[in-house]
Amino acid sequence: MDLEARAHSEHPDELRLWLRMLTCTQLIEKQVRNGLRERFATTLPRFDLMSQLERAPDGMKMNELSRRMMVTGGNVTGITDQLVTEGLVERVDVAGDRRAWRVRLTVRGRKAFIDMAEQHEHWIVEAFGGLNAKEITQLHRLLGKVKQHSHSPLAEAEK
Amino acid sequence: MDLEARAHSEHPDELRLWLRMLTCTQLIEKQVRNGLRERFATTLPRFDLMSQLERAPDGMKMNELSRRMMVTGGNVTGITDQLVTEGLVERVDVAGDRRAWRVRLTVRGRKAFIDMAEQHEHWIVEAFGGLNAKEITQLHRLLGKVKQHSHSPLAEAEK
DNA sequence: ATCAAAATGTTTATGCTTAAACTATTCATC
DNA sequence: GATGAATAGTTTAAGCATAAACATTTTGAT
Repeated sequence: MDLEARAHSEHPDELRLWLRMLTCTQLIEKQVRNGLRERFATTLPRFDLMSQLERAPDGMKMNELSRRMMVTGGNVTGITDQLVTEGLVERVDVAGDRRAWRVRLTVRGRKAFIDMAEQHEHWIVEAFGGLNAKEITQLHRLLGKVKQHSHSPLAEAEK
Repeated sequence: MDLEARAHSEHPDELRLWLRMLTCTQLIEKQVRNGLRERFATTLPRFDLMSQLERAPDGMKMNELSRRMMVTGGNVTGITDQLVTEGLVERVDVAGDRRAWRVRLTVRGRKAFIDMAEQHEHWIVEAFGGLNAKEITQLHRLLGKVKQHSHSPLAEAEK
């Protein structure tokens, strides 16, 4: 009994697909959230933000974090504030632009992230354990088409 | 620039797949949320709850709503409260169990839902417009395996 | 019949997320 | 160099979501 229960025979295949996709995403996400809470006493948004910073040793502007995380700027402000309080990230001045910050991992933050990322990777690999390598590639490819279509501007012309 | 930017070559294929899946889900979900807000001045959780009730003319217990919507009971209480205030659903006594309610759509609620559902279906069909019928079936099948694996209890044995 | 355990739903405290309004700074064009 | 528009980030108000604690009712074992 889950989201899919709401689809029935009269509905188009696309709707059935969407509900299944949502169900899968939520199932996996819940597992990850629980894991992060139980083992690391943290949350998914915090992990996501740190994850974005991992490969940016010089840090990243709030702006860019917002775009990459696909959330609003105000949201990034809040999560960053908390991580700063916890000493896991820091705000650094940007030379030549007094409006902007760069946010970057502290040494402690980087260490903490590496621990979490290893476990996170494990959870994700396990989540897709029902698929073989070929199926994973196939799924990746199909979702690539979905993503590409969703980004194309002509979708806006619809009514 | 989105969630996928965080994956790089050293990461396992599963992680790349997961980030792409999240990206797709979020893109589509955002479109639906915006549509519901702009055209119907409502939200996705409210729509989801009403959607669950559509095929249950006698209503559904909070309990069951919670399971099907994959959210906690407290959450269902809050959303139901709002929909009751708006006159779109109603709480009905359950004969023989004074703890429980049945929640069901009002006449007005059912009408409102039908309007929204038609538009919603359109958005979803459009979202998967980049795939042909065969690809939709394929994607549905692959996600079915993911879902099944996620539900299997042996996944818990992992460390 | 009694009483512990389970089930149903709500409340509370906390955190995430958004849209919109806001402040401060930079840019571009004149 | 002034000034209007754009950009960077924050704040605010509202809604969503959760886990945990709670109150009430039902169930089941004795």
